[in-house]
Amino acid sequence: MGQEYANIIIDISHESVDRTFQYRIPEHLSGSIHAGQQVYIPFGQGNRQRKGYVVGLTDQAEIDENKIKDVAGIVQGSVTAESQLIWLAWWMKERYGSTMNQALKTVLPVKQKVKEAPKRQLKCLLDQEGLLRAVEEARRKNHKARLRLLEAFLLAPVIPYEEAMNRLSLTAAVVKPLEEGGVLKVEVVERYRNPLLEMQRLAGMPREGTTFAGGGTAGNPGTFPALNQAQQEIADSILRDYGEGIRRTYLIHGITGSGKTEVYMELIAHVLQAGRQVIVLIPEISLTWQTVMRFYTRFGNRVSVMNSRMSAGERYDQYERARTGDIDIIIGPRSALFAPFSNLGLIIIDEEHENAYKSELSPRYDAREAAAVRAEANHASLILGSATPSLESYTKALRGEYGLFTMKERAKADASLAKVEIVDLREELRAGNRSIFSRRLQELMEDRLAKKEQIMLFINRRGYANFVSCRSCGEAIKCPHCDVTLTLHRNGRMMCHYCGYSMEQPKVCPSCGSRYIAPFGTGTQKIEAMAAGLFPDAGILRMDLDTTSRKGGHQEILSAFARGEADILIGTQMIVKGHDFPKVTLVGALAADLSLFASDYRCGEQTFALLTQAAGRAGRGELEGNVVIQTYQPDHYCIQAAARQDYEAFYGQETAYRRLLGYPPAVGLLTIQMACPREDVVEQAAGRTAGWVEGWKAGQDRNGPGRDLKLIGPVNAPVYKVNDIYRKILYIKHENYDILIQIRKMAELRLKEAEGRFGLTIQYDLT
DNA sequence: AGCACGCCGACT
DNA sequence: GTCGGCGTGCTC
Repeated sequence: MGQEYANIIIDISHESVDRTFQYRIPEHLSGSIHAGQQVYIPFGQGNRQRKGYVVGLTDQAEIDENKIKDVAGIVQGSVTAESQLIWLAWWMKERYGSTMNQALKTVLPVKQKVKEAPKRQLKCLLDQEGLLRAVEEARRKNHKARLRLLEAFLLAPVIPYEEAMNRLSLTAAVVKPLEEGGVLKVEVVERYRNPLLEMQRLAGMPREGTTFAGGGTAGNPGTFPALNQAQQEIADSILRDYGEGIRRTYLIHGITGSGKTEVYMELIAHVLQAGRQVIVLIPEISLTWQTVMRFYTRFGNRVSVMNSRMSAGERYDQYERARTGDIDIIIGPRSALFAPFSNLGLIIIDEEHENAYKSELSPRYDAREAAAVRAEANHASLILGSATPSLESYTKALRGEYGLFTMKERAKADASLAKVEIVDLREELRAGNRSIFSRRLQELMEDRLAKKEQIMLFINRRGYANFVSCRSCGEAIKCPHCDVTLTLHRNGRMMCHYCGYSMEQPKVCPSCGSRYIAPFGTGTQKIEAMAAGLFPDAGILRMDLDTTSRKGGHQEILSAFARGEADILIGTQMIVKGHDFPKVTLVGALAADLSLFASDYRCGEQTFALLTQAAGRAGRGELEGNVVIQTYQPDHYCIQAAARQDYEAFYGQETAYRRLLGYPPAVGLLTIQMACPREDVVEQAAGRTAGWVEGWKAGQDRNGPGRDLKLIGPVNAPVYKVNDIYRKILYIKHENYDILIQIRKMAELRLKEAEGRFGLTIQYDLT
């Protein structure tokens, strides 16, 4: 296929040219032009040469062929951050099956007006007298636009550029002659929002004594505590590779409290010294004041922090600082991976096993994969760190694809591992204890409250099973728009956590009219109420969707708890992830099974990770810790392994299980989800796609790739109906990844037409 | 962004 | 008439 044309975005940051233009690829350049390539192109009057970025190749002319000009040449020399990112977008489009447009949007920060932080401003150069004379002259000559500006100068000698353009409705045509005439100057101001101050405010920290202006404390490695032997060995080993020019992926498997962060810091310091930049990805949930503070203390204002609650403008600021070289470390959630560093040396992904690294939006990229690709393209190293590595990563590490390091000891000599106990809830019931707290847990809680130590209680899912059901007919009260039961909140209203629908709790059963309806199950609110009943003098904090929906709600609650303002913290998994509370000596997992039987093949992995993390919360200070895991499945391998904090045992069992049932990483899995407000449409689309895949399989050679393909479904999605939209899923398994990519591409082609016709949407996910 | 085009009031 | 300010539209 002859790819004669290149779609190119011009290197001008202005909305009116923020789209692609087509250029012909001349014979002598064909082959050397690819996505991300920076090229020279003639643009505008007089065919002025400008720089542009190739975002895609095509053989289809979208406009009159005669209007298309030739690409003038290739920009030689250093590869810019933009071209790297555009290339990455192209890779994401191929890998995850999105449009180039969507891929570009995720990779390039939105170029939008940043109102709060003007980048340029107009400064008046005239004194008061001269200005008055100029105003008079403009009035006399009836220069209306000029007059508007000069009068504005009377009020303020400096005017933000955007304001001048919008509010005073001026154009460059007005400003330019005035600038040439020496009336004003266009100044560039670098003023960024400071995310540190924002976090300080949210965490309720004092502002005094924590300013970092003026270079910070970076470049003074002598003042930092030395690494212990385990940490030093890992750092040395990776740095030895780095020094020899070896770039690869490493997995650091280190138990909670083993001090992975110190290793990261050591590596970062060296990479910075070599003049290269660093990206640190952390799951949103562990982006705490403490974490951020450690980075600021060590690297000063060379660090920037991003979080997903930042506005587009705030985030744009941070990307901009990365581009201009104002910072060289960026810490943030998965989107921080796209920081436009041009000389990237290291990417770190902490808590590598977290789900948050997979995007839910198209392109549904996996930040770990994308990071590996970016790292390789930038000649950077990639470090994955976790106490409970994902099966995929650990498998690759065992195979030798990744360098593997293990840290089995806690960094602080006096901090020992917590004592973990499993409580069999069936026994409790037999003994007549119907409370959600087992006898052992109650006993320990009393003890800790008496000692003025802190307690964390967690339940795996928000509002889980806190539904209302009828004792006569057994029906639960469901959301009219989704396939889930409504959750009862303490204010007496019933809420749908999928679509937000809410209603008053009914007095009689909507199905049979019985008056015997009652709440069922256990949610965070109910736990709070019961804990308050048992321990009326204890201070209790609850953290769930209700209490954290405000901006910064997380931080406020966690900080309050860290300051000792409560004895007990109750919440969902969010409370056990990545927070350090030295005074917590008891952690209770109230219903460990809840996440064990979710309809996802990864639920065992998630449960293990969750329980292990929870166990890691207790006893991080000098005080010894206890962990109580309450379960109906005390013999389940996930729970057993978590109680012993034995990752290897869990890994062995879980991989065997995946191999047996044919799940990743044993095989590749392509998931096709179809959704439509019309049930008959999804049904038909899913059925036809399944039929087509079967047909493809049958049409293959007897010994060809079709033989090992397995098709499951179509089945209803775990929650079939959400917001009145029906969802069906097709699973396709194959050991060969490339075959699945091929099938996805074929499916895309076939379904493209049907898509959108009745509001049918299709999502692909390849693991 | 940066340039041309064309409208419109002002002045030799 | 024509000069210059200034708003608009377009660039593959």
